[in-house]
Amino acid sequence: MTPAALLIAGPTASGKSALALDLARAFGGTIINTDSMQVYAELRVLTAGPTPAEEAMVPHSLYGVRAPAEPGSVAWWRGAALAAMAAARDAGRLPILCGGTGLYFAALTEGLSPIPPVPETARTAARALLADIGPAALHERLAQADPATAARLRPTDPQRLARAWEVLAGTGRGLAAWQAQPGTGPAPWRFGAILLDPPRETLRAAIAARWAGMLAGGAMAEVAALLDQDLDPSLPAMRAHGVPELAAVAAGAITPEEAGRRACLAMGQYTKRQATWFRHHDLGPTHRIYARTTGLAQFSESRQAEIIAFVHGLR
RNA sequence: GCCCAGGUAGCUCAGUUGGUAGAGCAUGCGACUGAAAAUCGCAGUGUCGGUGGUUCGAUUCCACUCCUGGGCA
Repeated sequence: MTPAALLIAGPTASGKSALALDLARAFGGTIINTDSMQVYAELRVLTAGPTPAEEAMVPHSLYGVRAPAEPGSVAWWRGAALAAMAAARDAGRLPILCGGTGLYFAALTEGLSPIPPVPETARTAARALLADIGPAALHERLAQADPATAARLRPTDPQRLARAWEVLAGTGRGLAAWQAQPGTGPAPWRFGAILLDPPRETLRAAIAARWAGMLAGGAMAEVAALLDQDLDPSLPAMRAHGVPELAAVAAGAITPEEAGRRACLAMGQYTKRQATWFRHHDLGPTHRIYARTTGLAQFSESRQAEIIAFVHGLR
């Protein structure tokens, strides 16, 4: 019988981790990170990753496993997550995938195209070309070399244009051609999801409160340590919410208050994109909770029973 | 008290040689296939500070008035 896994999805600061912790304890689960930023160890505080105490309480996987200098990717994450899920199952534990990165969930529930890894040289070349000629000109070149892919991309979308170019240059085939191929398909698991979708205003308030906690919890030192590594500022880890802002404080460019204002604004905007993603993607049978959560205990007995029953139904 | 500069979208401001207005940001909605906490698309909103005058018509010109900032006293 196909094994089951629980997905806990929702925007940042909606309370996913607290709920995952409670459910992992109730069901004997392993929490598997489904957040593209919590994979970086150096970012524990700023990405609201699990504390050492929480990690001691329940098995956690894929948190803090990459160096900022070596960015992850959906494909890497998918492979690592599948391995972690298999390990959890073999240990008789329920895999609980918890995070806010919609693309990562989709890699599991929908699959990925069979695009081979693109050589690092092609990737840096594509980015250099983009920086050199700009997105509009890159789109024109792509339209010559790979019209099918170019037709699906806007000349204003630098990130996707660079990706399209590196795939073409690095594999000899265009992205559209690859994506027309049968891909991995959905992972051979039965998925069910708990989706947190609190009102935006609630999330903004939680984000502001959490920001204060992050500062008190050493966010500034975390950024200082990152800056010491002298990394390329375009690296994903260097662009995590709060990092550029606190780096600007360290450089004396803005005040801590201004940094907080900007970081919280960016995180609030991010919650919108997450909510949009999750509203329009199917994660399997889904139990929706339209409130921010601090754990199971906040719910009434009957609501708790509902949630427990939902998870039981998956197994 | 006097002089100057301003009061236009949630914010910062542009503009209308008189025909009731527009950018950026914010906000809302959406897209999303290997760096996704990324990247991109679409949309709305206004007693144009108040009152009166001139005018076919005033947010625009005039008078008075209120408010804000700066300077002088």
